[in-house]
Amino acid sequence: MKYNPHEIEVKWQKFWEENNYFHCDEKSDKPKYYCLEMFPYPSGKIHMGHVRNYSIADVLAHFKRMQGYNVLHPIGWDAFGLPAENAAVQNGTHPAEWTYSNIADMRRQLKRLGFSYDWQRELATCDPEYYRWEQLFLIKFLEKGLLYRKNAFQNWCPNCHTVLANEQVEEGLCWRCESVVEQKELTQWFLRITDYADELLEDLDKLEGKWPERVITMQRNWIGKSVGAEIRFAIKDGAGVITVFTTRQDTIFGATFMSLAAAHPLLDELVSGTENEAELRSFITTILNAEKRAYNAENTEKRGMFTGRYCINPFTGALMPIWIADFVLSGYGTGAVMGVPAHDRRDFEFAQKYSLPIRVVIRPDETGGTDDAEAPAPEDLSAAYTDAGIMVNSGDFSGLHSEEGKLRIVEYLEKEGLGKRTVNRRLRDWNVSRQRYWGAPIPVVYCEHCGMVPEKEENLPVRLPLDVLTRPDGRSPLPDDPGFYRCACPRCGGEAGRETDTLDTFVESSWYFARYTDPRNSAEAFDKDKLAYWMPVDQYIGGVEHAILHLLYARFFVKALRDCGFIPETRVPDEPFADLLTQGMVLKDGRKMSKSKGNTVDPSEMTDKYGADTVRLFCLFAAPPERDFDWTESGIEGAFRFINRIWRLAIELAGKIPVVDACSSGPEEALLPAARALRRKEHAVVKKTGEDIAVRFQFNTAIASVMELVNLMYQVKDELVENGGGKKILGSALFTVLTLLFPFTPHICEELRLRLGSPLPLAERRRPVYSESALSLDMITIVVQVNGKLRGKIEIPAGEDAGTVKAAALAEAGVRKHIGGLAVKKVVYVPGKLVNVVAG
RNA sequence: GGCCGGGUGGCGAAAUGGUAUACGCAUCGCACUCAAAAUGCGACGUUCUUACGGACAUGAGAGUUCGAAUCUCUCCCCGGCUACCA
Repeated sequence: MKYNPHEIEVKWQKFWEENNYFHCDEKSDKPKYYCLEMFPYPSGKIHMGHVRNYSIADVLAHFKRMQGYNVLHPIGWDAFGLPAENAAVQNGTHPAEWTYSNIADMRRQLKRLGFSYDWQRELATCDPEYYRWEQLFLIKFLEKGLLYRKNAFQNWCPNCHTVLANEQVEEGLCWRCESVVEQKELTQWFLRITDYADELLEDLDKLEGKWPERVITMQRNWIGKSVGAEIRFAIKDGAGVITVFTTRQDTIFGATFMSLAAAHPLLDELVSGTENEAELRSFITTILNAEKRAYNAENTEKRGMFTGRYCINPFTGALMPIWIADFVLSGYGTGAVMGVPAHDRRDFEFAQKYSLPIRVVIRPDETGGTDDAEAPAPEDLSAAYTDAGIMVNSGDFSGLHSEEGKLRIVEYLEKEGLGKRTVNRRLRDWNVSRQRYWGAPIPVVYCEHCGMVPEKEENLPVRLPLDVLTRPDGRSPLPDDPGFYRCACPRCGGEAGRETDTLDTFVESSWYFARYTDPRNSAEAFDKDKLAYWMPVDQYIGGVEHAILHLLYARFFVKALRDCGFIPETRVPDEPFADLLTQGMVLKDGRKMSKSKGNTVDPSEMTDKYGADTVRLFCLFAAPPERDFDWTESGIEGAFRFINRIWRLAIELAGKIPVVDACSSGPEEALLPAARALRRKEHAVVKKTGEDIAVRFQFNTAIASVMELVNLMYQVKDELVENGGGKKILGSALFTVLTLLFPFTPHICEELRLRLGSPLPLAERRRPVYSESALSLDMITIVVQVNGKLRGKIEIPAGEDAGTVKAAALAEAGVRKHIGGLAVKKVVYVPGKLVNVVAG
């Protein structure tokens, strides 16, 4: 009887599906467990990264079921997005057709891998029954001011013909097509994520220890909170005031010039009427149109131009020339920076290039003394001194440490009305407008009489028309489709036009986990009781590439839905993902698998060759889940060999061993030494796999320990199968192997369970429970060291007292030899483990 | 430049203060076979030694400790994220 994975895998997949094993609902007295993987984009093919991700999740889902949990393990499709439009243009299909046909293909592939999803909850975000609720959320957001429209310079990808969120610009390039992103002035829809910056930051503390540290850090850095001051500088010969943001108000006495971003609102007024106005305006245009590229602080030449105007340093009274500088960002702070060349790297560079005055106002702490004369002369400075230190040349503030000085300066600013303490964040509002077709329509219309009006709730969903053709140039067909945009004003009934921008697909993925709790509800987005029952997601699993994009948006969305009354605040936690596991990549030949490099491995081909169980097992055995691992043909061969080894063992023992439960044999059967050893190993492996999976997600070591058990069974089977008690222990151990491996390789385990004559499906079983007494030993081995080096081993009865053990250790032959003529100074005994003899 | 990981056999990796290299891969040997494959069993860090046995090994160097891959410090290398954020 040869192992035939294909036959048995199809058989058991059908069995589980027909008997509805993995369907769940909230009417259960078991504790709930929500296990979720980041849902796939339906590109058409499952890749190894998916297989790894879903195998990890599936082990946890099965494991928790076997621990007695009511497990929700859903799957769906992140179905809107650009690739569908590109493919539609290339292949002459419609994005919807392409998407749904891919979903069908990928569904088949996932089913073939035997993942234990509740398929009755499957959803696709391009379904109007899904996005209609999102449109409802947006109408509410609009009402609450969380959704708004503004005109601003935006990241524009010329290749994708759409704007991009800041999170979607990577080193100045489009995250999708890697085109250079331009800055374009447009009116766009934004979600006010910045209102939640503090909560998003503070709640990261709740995730400490549950989420990977680096993801938490990345989110903290992205939100980028910095505490400092706003300082107002009066413009000379003008009415205006320039406000700057700084975290280094202690260096204010060193501010010798002012630098403004090219997009600064006061700039227009400042340059008009100046001598070289034309030149200035052309310089401003140049900077505004400059590519938003990756800057390197070390080697990027800064550019600037003097406006001819001055402002006044409120502390020194000095005149500060106002410059336009390309390194000042318009979107951060106030778009104006006070130039302190002595204590800021960029200001120093800028001052050197344009010969601006340098004034030293901080000296290193350790030089001692309180005199201003201790400060280095500006001409001696080869670089900016950017650390904290002692304030010098700073009037009444001289002698203060930077930290103290910052507080005192703020007090002074507030007292004199020159500024205030303030907090700044890097995070900006989330631009959700996309000038693309294949996305959810934004439910807003523009009426000549009423202006911008939200669509009525009863008119939802605003359906994306499916009878339009995508344009080869990539532009959205919606603005040219009167059937879509012409509509009646929801307020006055007059003629109106719909918004033709669609939503960023990250909006859909920001709440799909909530919809899974009640995916067929046609009256509301989700029933509050069902939501409250299942949320939060107990374990979320996915790639680290979503550390800031999706994982930040989803956190924000849950909080926003809470504040709009969709999520019951008291019953659903503010954080949607209680625990996060970020799995590593699957590499081939040390590099990321990619079509362009031609180093992909197709999961379907591997399943054809070895079967789903082997593919799953290898993905989990090759490395711990967080680490990258290299796909090797010999590695998967090894996994296949192990599965065959279990198959042969079970087939050989079928009929020769009794049908018993896992971990069912007692000490009365363990009379032979080999039987005792096997029983002990069996229980030890149950213990270890439980800890490895639940506590540390170490699937590789869990599998390794089951391999050890199988190896031991091979060693002792011929002896034990001849013996009554031995038979029972062999049977118990074999069912333990099958039960423990069921979450990893469910098909073969279920098949062998049946062939061994055991009627209850593994899918209905609990994990075996080990007994402490089975783990105990009569005689234990104690390692003996002399001066920390292994010199011998002694066998002693368990529980022997320290004095006896030490004496036995000192008497051991190898130990005596190494002590030789040396005096024994000390003997350390670690109970049950080792003795270290210190001699010298 | 900043932050976060990581560096252990020929390879993927175990070991989180107590026997370094579990488990698997590769390689070699033995059995089975006419033979090969498959399978089963065994060997497998480096080095010295006929052997018994010893010495040396977790990126480098120091420290703490009876004892360090593990903790501390300094340095080197690799990877990731982020970046003119005031």
